[in-house]
Amino acid sequence: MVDAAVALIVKRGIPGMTLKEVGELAGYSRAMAGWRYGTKANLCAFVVRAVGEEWLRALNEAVQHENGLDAILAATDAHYRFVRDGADRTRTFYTLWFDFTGPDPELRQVIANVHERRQRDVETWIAQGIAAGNVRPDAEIKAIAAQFCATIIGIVYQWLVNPQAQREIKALHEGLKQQMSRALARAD
Amino acid sequence: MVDAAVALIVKRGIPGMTLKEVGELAGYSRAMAGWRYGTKANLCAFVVRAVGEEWLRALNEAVQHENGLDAILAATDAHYRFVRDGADRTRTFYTLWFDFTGPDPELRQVIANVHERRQRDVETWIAQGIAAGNVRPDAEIKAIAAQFCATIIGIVYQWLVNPQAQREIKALHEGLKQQMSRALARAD
DNA sequence: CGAATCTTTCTTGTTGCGAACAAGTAAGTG
DNA sequence: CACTTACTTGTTCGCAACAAGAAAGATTCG
Repeated sequence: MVDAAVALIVKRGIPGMTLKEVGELAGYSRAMAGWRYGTKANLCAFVVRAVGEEWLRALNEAVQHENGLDAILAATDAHYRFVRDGADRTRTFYTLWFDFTGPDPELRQVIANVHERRQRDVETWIAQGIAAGNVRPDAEIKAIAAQFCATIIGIVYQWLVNPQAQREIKALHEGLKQQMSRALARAD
Repeated sequence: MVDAAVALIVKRGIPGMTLKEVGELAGYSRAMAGWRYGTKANLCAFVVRAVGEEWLRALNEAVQHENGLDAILAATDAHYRFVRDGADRTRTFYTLWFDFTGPDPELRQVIANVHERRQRDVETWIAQGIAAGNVRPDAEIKAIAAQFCATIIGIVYQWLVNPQAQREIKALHEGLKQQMSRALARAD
């Protein structure tokens, strides 16, 4: 069912993903998806959560026991791979992600949660790096973490608009790594 | 008509903006907006172009004869003011902006153009800064310009999701200025 | 100068489609 | 044999899109 939704969203966008077609593509009747998820928004939220879980697993895998700048660099690389390898699912994830900016407070909460969590992870890495002594001690933790998350979003946006430019997406991830290195490296 | 569309999109999001209500809110009949713009997508594109023009004027005003890092700092400040002062119009502009990531190639082109133009402007400023000697000569023009644009998008996204956090939006703009200073300042 | 036609601007009428819901049916389960 | 679970067909409502008209100028021609 999630696969059907992903396929349709990638192909025709969110308005082009009709509950009718999702049901039929999954081998059921026209009203199946509507019955199981209640509303279209619910189905969308479900898809976001499903792919979000995948991402969290991939992220944990990648970062493991790293901390400080190394953790951030590893996370950035993992994100690039997430975009490159799971193109359809990742694209759907972020397409919905951007769509949830609307006025529906429930959907907004879904992303607000993921977003908050992301940012806290980054803050933790930086703090650990300071404690371990491999990040400059006067780094402004919250500001730098927010900057990191904002740039990731911006990069993803570029990819959504222009999926062909894989080379550029790679370059943007590399640029972000450089930027974080500059911001966190010890002065000595 | 544009005002009516803006008001409805801010209040109820893009799906909540119906052609019927736009027409009626503007003092006409239910089918007026549909007749004048043909399709809903056309009306949206029109709104984006209208607000986009306003932004370009504000940007030119702000940057004037600056170049190099100063131009980028001035543009960042102008962008913050654009968000702060023209909240409704700016919010609608970016809401549509993010929505145009869908598969419709025509709408995609609208933003691709604005985006391209933005990035070229930034590249020009950096190149002028190098020529004038107030930017480090080995700066990677394209990479830094792309990074700048990506971060702006990311900041806007945060604002769309969480409009209350004006303080944070301000901080993100300041952080971006700092980041650009680090990337462009001469080593000496 | 004035009547007839043409054009622009907006209105009401209609169709098709999708979301959402209601009521049913056919499986399995205790 | 009741009872739940998983799914289907049937229906309603709202919106986008289009079609066909009406009203109010503007233009042309006797």
